[in-house]
Amino acid sequence: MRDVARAVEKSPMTVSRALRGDASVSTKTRALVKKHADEMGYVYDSTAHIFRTQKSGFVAVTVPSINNANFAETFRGLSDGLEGTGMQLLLGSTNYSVEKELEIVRQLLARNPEAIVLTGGNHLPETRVLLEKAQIPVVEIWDLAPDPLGHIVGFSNAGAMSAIVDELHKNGRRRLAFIGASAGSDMRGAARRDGVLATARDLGLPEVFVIDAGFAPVSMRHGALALAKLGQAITKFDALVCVSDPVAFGVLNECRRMGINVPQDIAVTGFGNFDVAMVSSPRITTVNVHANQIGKKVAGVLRDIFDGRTDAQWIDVGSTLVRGETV
Amino acid sequence: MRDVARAVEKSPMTVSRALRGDASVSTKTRALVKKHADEMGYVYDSTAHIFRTQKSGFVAVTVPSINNANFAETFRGLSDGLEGTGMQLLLGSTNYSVEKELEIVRQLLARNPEAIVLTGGNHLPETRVLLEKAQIPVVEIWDLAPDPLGHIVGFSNAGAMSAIVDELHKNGRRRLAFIGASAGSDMRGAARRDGVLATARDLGLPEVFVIDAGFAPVSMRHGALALAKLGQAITKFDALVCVSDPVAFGVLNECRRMGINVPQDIAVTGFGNFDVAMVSSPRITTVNVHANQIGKKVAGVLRDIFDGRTDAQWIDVGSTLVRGETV
DNA sequence: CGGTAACATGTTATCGGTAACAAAAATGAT
DNA sequence: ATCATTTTTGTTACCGATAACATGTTACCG
Repeated sequence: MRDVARAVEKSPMTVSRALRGDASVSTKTRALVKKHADEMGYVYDSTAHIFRTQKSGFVAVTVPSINNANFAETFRGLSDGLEGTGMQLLLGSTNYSVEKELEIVRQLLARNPEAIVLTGGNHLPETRVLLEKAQIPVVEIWDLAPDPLGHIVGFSNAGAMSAIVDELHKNGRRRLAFIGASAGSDMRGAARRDGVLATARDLGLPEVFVIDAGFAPVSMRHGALALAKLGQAITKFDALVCVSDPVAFGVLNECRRMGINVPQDIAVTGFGNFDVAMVSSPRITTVNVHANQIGKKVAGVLRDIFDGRTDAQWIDVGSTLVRGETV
Repeated sequence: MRDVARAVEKSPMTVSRALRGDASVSTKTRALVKKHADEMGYVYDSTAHIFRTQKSGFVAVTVPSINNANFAETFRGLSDGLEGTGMQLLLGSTNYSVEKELEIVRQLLARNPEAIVLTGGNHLPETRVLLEKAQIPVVEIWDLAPDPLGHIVGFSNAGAMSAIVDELHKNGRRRLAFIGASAGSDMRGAARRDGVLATARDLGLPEVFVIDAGFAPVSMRHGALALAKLGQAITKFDALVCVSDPVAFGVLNECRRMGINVPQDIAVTGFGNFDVAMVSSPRITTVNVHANQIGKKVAGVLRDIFDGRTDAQWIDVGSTLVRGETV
């Protein structure tokens, strides 16, 4: 900055003001400063800025897995929504484990973020203590946590599944199986399972059979394998409710391999409205949970907070049934 | 720190050393300092540390899109490989645009990363200047850039496509079409296209027809749409070479819709060995480019650099043909 | 044309650690 | 006891941006 100041024959203070867009700098000077700064390859040192102002400009974010189109979409929505605020996202991946989450949260907090966004509302007690101690706004997403640490932007996983089960019921399906991750490894998945079980019970359907597809993250492969393992027992069911679209897709393809027709012989449903649901043939009936919208809303909440509106927000973005050709 | 120093009647410097575990501090003093620091609720200011030492503990990473299983996989490999070094990854997404890349690189450099990893070797001149000025190690990945800025960990996109075209040729396919992103929007995709064209020429095949599936990132939907638009013209070809597995998957499903049998009527190939290639039915013939391996290798290069081995490394991780059922 | 308001720029001190160097205190060998 | 050596502690300057305050410059008024 000193060098740029020398080049334009002004003080470093003026350069600082010009680059920050302070109104008190003349248009001419600002243009000159910007031009020279550019030419000289000047790079703003935000560490110095953080140090001086004691504001890090970081928002920390945890996701269970970066390799997931929906979480990536939320991250993108958040990233886009925060553009222009000068905030930068610090991403940490928890691999669907609360222990790993604790570690990640500790690492993230060491960078003094100004807010933290957590995917999911299930945390270790130590994590909760850390977060409370940190004295920064906390936003929990992708869930409607019963005991929020701060703000909430999400949807009801159980409620979304209700819509699916309703749809199956309306189409005459009665013998349901749910395919998801092993108990304990994915809290949102568990909420979905519980939603299926409860709705089926409410509708007077027989007990839903639960199929374990392995530890989270469960993907296409897991769906296919779980079904293959089931073998001929599959004929006991007339609907396979899957914890996510990729799983449903794996299931769908395994059905094809086994010579089982979807939806004539059996219905298959997904969750999340991933690309694969729409492109697959037949298209998979699923639920859109507005992943991008969640990110956008979180950005809104954060902007409010940074503007001084710090009252706790609780936003339910809801979910929408997407009818495909598998029910 | 000053306050703690006053409390133990030592200089701030001694306190700093004591807390960092510097060996030159007597055991007695260290214990005293730690006790007082604890009691006084002293909190270490890592920003000041970064500011003074100019070491941020950050490694910056750019990817074209976070919503891409392969890049996510590389990111994970890198993340895992860097565990224990205390380094944290700062991620930026360029949306397949060199202009956006410039902006992102500027933002990332402002955080004083200790190294930067760029996906792809194509950059604006301004970006190159910035990177050179930054005086930090640069690693370019997912490509074998002809004029590297520093280190390289990648594979030959053209070479990988050669293997695909060879395989098609061996199976008697002669009339090829290539389906990829619009010119200029994806450099790695363009390299793949060129690889296809060149290899076809070398093998004496007729000119390869190039189908534009729209701007990057092209996905399942784009593949399906491109094919739908092509309509009956498709019968002119006996092989559809796709720029990626998701595109190939979209194409495959559109074929099914159109009543075209794969591979009897036409061959379809992908790129990247995504999950979808293996789970799809029929399985898609593709190329494994070892995305995770790239991340791991990059971590290795960075560890070497941080250990003082700064000589430029050039690592070709190669690629492996994966035979499916679509050729 | 003098005076004042509005605008543009400059000066100084500072955020909290720590590298580099300097010096004092303890230890040990002769 | 003396000096060399090692151990422990202290001093100074600085990383780069910016808040707060001070000063210079222009525009416009009666």
